[in-house]
Amino acid sequence: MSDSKARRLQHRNLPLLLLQARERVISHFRPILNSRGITEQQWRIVRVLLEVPALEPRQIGELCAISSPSMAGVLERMEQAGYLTRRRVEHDQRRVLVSLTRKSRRLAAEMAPEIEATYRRLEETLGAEFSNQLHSMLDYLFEKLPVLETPPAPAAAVDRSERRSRRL
Amino acid sequence: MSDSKARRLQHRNLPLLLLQARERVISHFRPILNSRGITEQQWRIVRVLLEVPALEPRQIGELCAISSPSMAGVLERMEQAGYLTRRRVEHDQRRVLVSLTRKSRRLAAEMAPEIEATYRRLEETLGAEFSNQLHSMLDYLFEKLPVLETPPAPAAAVDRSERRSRRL
DNA sequence: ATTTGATTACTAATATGTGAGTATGTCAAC
DNA sequence: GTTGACATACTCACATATTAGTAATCAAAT
Repeated sequence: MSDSKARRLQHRNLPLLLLQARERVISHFRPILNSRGITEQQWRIVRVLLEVPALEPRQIGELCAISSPSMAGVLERMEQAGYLTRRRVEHDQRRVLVSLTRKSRRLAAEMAPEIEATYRRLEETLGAEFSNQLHSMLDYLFEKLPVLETPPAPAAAVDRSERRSRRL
Repeated sequence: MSDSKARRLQHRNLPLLLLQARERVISHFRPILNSRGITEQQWRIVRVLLEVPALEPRQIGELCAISSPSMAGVLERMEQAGYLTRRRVEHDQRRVLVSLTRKSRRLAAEMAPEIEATYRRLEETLGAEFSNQLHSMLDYLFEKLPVLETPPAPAAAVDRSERRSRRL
């Protein structure tokens, strides 16, 4: 009874399967990142910022699948390392704009050949047709499946007095 | 020149795409896990241990994509919470066997209906055919693409004196 | 002008990920 | 039987993830 049909898990663990697939793929790139001392998250951010002059942290977070709390630390360390710059938006002091530096653009340019070579090897291993199909299926998934975000609780009214001020 | 064709990234960021896909999927399950106060990693471990009487940490790590250092803490907390038990293998004192408890089996049984209902909703959204194709492609990827593991450096000979002893 | 609600980036506490290295135990070669 | 390579679980330092909640700001309704 405690093992009746309704109480048993029938489906495979899809989030785990996707995680394993990602691990298989990224394991081939990790040596390239490690040799430059750059983390996976930092590289994701560099890659998206290569395409545009600047982005806000919130936008980067959506594109790179990095949550806001993580983003704070990552951006801080990347700024320390000279990989990017942050500045307040003129007309809206809440917002921040993040841009790459010459240093990080140079780094990306240096890494690009190895990265691309690895992608070519992967496509040789998996087949070009498979690669295309995989991308098609992922795009379809993004189109059909919304990100289910739990709405934040309405936040109780608290005193809001002396706290540390914001940096930047 | 610094932006020449060879130094530019042509391929889409596949590890990121897989990460985003996983995030889309798991966001639909997260509320179920949160309502029970169980983490994603803990749930992965419970799921694989449901299928067998016991597994070693190393095996769990491979199945659940959890590294050895992470595993130590996760297992420790799960044992504290009464979700599993650890015991040494008789004939090989290096190895450990991990099993679920009645408590965690009951938890899984309680969650199963909601988990399964969510999978059914996902398949409605994406289509049964897509789901099948996705699983096929992931299996193909697992078959063709090896996990590239960086071999550990040969470890220099150091003094090895007084250190903390192992627990359990 | 003040209040209210929403937005944005952030902090805090805890759990997990990653890379390097270590303690202990096993086993085969010597 | 001791040595040395190896295997297994572990520790440490640090980076990131997750959940909850806060500070500062903006905008619209009062």
